[in-house]
Amino acid sequence: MDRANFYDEVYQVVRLIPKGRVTSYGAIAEYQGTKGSSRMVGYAMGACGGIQPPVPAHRVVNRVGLLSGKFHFGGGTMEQLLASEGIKVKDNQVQNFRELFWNPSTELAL
DNA sequence: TACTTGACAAAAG
DNA sequence: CCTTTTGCCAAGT
Repeated sequence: MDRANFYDEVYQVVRLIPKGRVTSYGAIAEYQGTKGSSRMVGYAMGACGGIQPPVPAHRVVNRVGLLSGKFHFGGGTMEQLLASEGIKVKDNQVQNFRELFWNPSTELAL
C-alpha cells in the first residue's frame, strides 16, 4: 500500500467501520502494519476535521473502549453519535465494547 | 536534519 | 487495581 498519506489510509479504514460498531486505534494501526503508530491513528483523527467525506471518528476509541478523544471531537457529540447508532456509553466508555469491537484485520482482511 | 508532540498500547511496580 | 515507565512511528516546528 502506498502510505504516502498515512492519514488518508486511516480515514479510509475508519469510514469502513460498520454502523453500530467500534474499533481501536491500535487495531487500525495494526491493520496498516504499523502497530507502533497507534498514536498516529489518533493523531490523524485530530486532523480529520473538515475532510470529505466525514470520518466517523466517534467509532474509534482506545483499547478499552474509552472515548479518549471525545473532548477533541466536541465534548458530548461523540457520545451522542454513538448512542444514535445503538452503542451504549457509560462514563466515557463503550459498554459491551468487546462485542461491538470491529477488527479490520479480521473483518476486512482478505 | 534534529527535537518535540501525541484522540495509544503493553508491561512493570 | 492503580500508577508509572517504555516502546513505537509519523508529522510539525
